[in-house]
Amino acid sequence: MTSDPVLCVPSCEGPVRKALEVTGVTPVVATSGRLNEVASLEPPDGYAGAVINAAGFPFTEAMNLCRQLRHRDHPVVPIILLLDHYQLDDLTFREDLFDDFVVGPFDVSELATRLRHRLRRAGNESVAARVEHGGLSMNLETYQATIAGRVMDLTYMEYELLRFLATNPHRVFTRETLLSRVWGYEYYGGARTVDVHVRRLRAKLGEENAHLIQTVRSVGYKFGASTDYALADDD
Amino acid sequence: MTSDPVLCVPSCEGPVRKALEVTGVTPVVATSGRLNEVASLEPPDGYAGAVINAAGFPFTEAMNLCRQLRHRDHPVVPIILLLDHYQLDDLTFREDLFDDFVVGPFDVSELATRLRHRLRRAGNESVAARVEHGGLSMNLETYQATIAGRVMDLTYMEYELLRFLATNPHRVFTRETLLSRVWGYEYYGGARTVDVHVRRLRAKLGEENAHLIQTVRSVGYKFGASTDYALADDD
DNA sequence: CGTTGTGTTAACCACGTGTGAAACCTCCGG
DNA sequence: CCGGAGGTTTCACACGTGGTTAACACAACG
Repeated sequence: MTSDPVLCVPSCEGPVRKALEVTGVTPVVATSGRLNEVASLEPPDGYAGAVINAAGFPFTEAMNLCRQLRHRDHPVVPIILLLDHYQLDDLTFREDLFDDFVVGPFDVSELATRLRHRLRRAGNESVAARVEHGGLSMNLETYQATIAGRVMDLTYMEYELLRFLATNPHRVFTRETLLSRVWGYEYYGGARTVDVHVRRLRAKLGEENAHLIQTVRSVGYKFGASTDYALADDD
Repeated sequence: MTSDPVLCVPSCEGPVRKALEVTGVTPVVATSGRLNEVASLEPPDGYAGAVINAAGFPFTEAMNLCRQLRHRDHPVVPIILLLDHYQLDDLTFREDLFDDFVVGPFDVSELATRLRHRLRRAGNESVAARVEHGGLSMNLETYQATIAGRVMDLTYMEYELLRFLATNPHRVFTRETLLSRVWGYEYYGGARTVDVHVRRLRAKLGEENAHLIQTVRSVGYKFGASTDYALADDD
């Protein structure tokens, strides 16, 4: 389960797109035409929320869309409206049709915060900070890692090492760099320690995914599938 | 609509007062001093909502106040925060402590709309006044918890800790985080306190449900049975 | 004054972690 | 084609950090 889709109507551009990216959800644009058309369309399966841009559009159309989304789909899916300031009064007595709203000009961080707020309140856990690469998925909040859908039972150091490698894919790190970055700057230990932890990680990744951590002979290790050019990294 | 009192902290002036007047509710000022003082005061009887001005105030104090309002008083009473823009990031992972927020400079009609929105919503579909997870059920109104149908006789701190963990399932919390979120931001005590309370909770959960609180070694604790995958190695 | 709740201290124990040595691989020179 | 050297993988074991547990101290409350 990667990031859940969020329905965007009628389009997803500018601050809205940025806010969705920051939040870590994938936008799904329903249409680029009139709001009315969306209601007749089939919304994406299992979308976690909806952002409806009513600014500059006929207000009743937006409300109709809200009603249809609420009625047809799950009433728990949060709906966020983007409004012009003059549309604020129109919301009265329609409080049940939406969950939150933002008044233009739209601020990226405010919109992102509201998105995260509503998604979390709806019991959605997909907004958690994650690291995704290959078949590997690491949830930074639950300290859980899955490889090809299978849960990996990682120890603390294994998790930290894998997280560092996976957040900097395709880059080669020397053992000394890994020791200082993962174990700590003041750490002083043998370089063999890294080898052993890499070995344990490869074992837990499984036979077919062991190659996700690649050995660069006489240099160090890197994360990521092969045929990727490596950038040496020293700091 | 109603003229129920709305708690204002630390004061009610300028746009806030105007917004409350427009909405048609009567403001009740709790204090004009530091946010900390409010927690020890007795909130007005049957207040329908709270507006907390955190702009320009220490953020932890505002969060502490939210926490106390939520825990000690009715968890369904909507809380609206007034924030400076730079405080937006601090809201992350604290989504359960408030219901809405406004970023300064404060617009009267937007604030009024949000107030009306939350007050209406609180009447109809209240915020989850009940936490259900696994065989655990916690009634936030009556302060009662049952596990697998059996009533648990929890003390105050045990209840608060279990409630916090259960409302954020699967997420790992360090002992320091738990101390600040459950015991209070100003609390300063040994980290082993958490361990002992977890132990007492596990004892009261019973042998077969003790695993609902999981230890993440050298990180902290988390609530929730290990996900439907087979993480249970050997029984 | 007993009772109950809460936090601290220390002993115990388990498991994660680091280390050394040996086996293994890979690249080059002979 | 062979052999050795430098580098890597693998294994087993010992140490120490960190979690559990129980017992105690003390405050709150009746």
